[in-house]
Amino acid sequence: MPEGHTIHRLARRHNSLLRGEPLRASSPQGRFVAGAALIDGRQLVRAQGYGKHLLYEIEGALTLHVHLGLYGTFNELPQPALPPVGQVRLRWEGSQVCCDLRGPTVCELLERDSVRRLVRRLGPDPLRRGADPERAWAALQSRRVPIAAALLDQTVLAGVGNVYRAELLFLHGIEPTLPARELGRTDFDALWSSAVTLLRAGVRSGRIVTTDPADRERRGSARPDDAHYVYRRTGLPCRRCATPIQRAEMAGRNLYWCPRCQAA
DNA sequence: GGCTTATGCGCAG
DNA sequence: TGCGCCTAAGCCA
Repeated sequence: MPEGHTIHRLARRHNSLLRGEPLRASSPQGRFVAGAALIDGRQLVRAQGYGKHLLYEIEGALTLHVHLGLYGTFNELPQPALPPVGQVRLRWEGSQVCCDLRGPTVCELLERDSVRRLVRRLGPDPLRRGADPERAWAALQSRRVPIAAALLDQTVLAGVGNVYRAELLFLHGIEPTLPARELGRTDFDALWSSAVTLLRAGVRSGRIVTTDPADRERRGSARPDDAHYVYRRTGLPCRRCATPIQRAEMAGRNLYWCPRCQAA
């Protein structure tokens, strides 16, 4: 479930599991054999999340860059690990744990310059200390695309995905088709601040929950489908006004919104 | 067990 | 704009 919160959670996890000892690296699937050979036997200096990208600084100047895309996952196995089952792109092992990476969009080694270029291309990540919302604000000013499209653009804002975008727009009553450049400064500030809060909560819990705890309590349930206001709730009554939630495709992704709470 | 769907994104055309 | 990646969860039988 890879939006920014998943990535930062993995970075933390891998820092605590894999740092401090030489790691064995291999590519059972065969698509990362040369790369694995280059990092085999080296230590992990630090893992960090940047938007939806995972960057693993390896002892000796190389950085392992992983992007999970839609399908990518890491699995942890205790040592001694059983032989890999299925398509494991990278098996990375310490003495205690083994981490198997499957189905990533990107798994590659980068030199320092390429890492810099990658990071420069990304907008501010609300999960990173010192992230500068002014950069996101400036980027929005120059865009005519709908705000709902701009929020998924990783050069504007890094780490927000399809679930967070739908929920953020709902929480602030913003019409998804509003041109990005017409978003008011007050709404932007509120949006940024919610993004920080919700993504951080996601890192802590490992899932995306945007509904107010008081709301959930009032409905007397902690059903898993209570976690969102609009995402994947097509046709169901809005939790605030009971109007049926709408769905439409925008730039190839499903967009969900409440036509009443998010009217112009 | 099979089928559908998906939280992303680069690329061909 | 549509495809490919090729995993995993949720649903149904």
